[in-house]
Amino acid sequence: MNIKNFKYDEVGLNRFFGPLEANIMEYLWDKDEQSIKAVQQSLELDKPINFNTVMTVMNRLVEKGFLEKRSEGRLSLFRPVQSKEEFLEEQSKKLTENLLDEFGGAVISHMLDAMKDADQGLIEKLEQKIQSLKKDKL
Amino acid sequence: MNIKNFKYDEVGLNRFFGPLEANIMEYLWDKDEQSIKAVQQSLELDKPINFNTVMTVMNRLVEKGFLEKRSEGRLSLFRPVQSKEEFLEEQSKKLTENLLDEFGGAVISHMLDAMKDADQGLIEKLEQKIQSLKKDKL
DNA sequence: ACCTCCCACTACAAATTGTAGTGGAAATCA
DNA sequence: TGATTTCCACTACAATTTGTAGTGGGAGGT
Repeated sequence: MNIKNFKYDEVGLNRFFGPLEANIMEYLWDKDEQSIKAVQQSLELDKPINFNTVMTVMNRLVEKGFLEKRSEGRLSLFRPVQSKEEFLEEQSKKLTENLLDEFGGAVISHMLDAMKDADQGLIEKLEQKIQSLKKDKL
Repeated sequence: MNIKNFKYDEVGLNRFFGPLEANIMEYLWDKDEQSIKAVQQSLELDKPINFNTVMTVMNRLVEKGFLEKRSEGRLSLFRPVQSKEEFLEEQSKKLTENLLDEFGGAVISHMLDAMKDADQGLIEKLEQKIQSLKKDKL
């Protein structure tokens, strides 16, 4: 259940997974528990994809701890161990901590630089967070 | 010259490079322009390492744009394209931007959480930075 | 002419991810 | 019941990345 890499040049789930893996996770996060067939058929709508290919990758996602597998008779059902929200929360937290550990203050500066052109709301939020932090400190 | 992955479970340069690559970059950042032989001999102090192995990896670092190669007669000299500081600055910036793009406000929260136990001064600094940002916005 | 040093070229191995064939066992159908 | 379809396990292969190293050629010294 441990992501190893954060990919600079991808977006969304593709930053954490391979493209097929990402599509599978996305689908299961949307639909919860599903059979291989259901996943394959859904992916098939986009482009042809072999049943066995989907099965292999889903089983690998089980091995890696991202999916849970359950047998219902001869049918195998798969579902995500975490919700998408939990997953993204965990990853963003780990990455933030990693970044702060590794680069400390530089990250803060970069963050503020990036925010300057961006979201006013974010700055407000940040300010409030800081206020509550300061209260906690007292 | 583009790093692809940021590795969660490594530290320092090993987050961006393979272990041998990282050792080579580290050495060249310390010693600037050097021959393969020099690099190999230095790495050899730690553990046996084949000359050709070092050469191959150094040439790959050139292909990837992290090193520059220069010929002096029959000798090849290698040196980093960026300073270590420039490199780390660029990476931490890219990562921070990526993170903010991808996760927005969640990153801020995580960052403040992580900082809570840490530096009070940092929080002050952050607050001031925010104040000046807010003024700029008006 | 020989030997040594340096490099180019080539190849292989492990890991990761996508791909898909073969075959077996279970369910369905004729 | 026998044939066919469905689903899965097992296996294998390809490309990529990174580390590893052999072979051989050319340049320079002795």
